[in-house]
Amino acid sequence: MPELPEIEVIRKTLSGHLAGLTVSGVTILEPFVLTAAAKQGLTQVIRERVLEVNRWGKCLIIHLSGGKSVLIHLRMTGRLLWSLEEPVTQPATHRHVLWYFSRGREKQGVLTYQDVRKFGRIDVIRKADLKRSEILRRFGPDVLALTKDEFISRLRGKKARIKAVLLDQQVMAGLGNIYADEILFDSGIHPKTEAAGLETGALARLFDSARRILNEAICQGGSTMRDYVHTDGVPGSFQHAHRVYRKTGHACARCESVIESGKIAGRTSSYCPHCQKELKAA
DNA sequence: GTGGCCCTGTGA
DNA sequence: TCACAGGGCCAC
Repeated sequence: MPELPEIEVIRKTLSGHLAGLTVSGVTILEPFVLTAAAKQGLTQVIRERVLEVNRWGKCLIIHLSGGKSVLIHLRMTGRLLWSLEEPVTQPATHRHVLWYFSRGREKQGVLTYQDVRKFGRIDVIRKADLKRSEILRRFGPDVLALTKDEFISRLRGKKARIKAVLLDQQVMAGLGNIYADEILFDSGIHPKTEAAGLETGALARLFDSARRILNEAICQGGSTMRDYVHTDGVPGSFQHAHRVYRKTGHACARCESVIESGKIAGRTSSYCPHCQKELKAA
């Protein structure tokens, strides 16, 4: 469900809540969402202190004082919710893991991992081995960490259609279906265009659109379609700024053509047939 | 490359 | 009842 902007918003709020706190307990209700390493290691981080909360693509990484890190990928419907008390009173469906945090002996709150579809994954690994994690091992660099030149060189010459390339986390990590469509619209590139056919100018435009849209979405708290909420339960508002995602049949905000859609790389892609021209290789 | 699969819920 | 959903992996 959540893509880079939503994960970044969660990272920021989580960082504010957890930095400096100590893990005082862990309750595992549904081991299905844990990697083999996490089944062993998740309860071994008790008494460790949170140093930092990072993000790599759509993966959250909580670094702990003992040298281990907890990695959380929410996939489609995962949620991380922070509450001051054990959340027994609220509807408690699909809760899979609970972490209890304290400062000294004083209880500070509970972090709950909730996931309707159970596609999400939680891993525990030594920080030094992070890149070997089941979750991260195939990830390329984070899209917001790339310079324009790096971004261009990673896309240049790829045979696949640009939409598929943007969704490929090995090429760069962080983009998903919503933002890939919005970024392609913003840069006027048709999702079916072969990446190799895009000239440097078009790739540079794509880079600028990506940074602008991702940063704007972060500022607006991300996009809430149905499941996503912040760690504090607040929805995002960037969905109101969507131009093509799930706008099939609507008028394009720029030219009033009818937004079309089709399957690319197994995902529904929406685009404006007039604003987004399919560029052929020269 | 595409399609199926992992899951559950929702809306047409 | 069926298609589809912010993801990603695996086999063909």
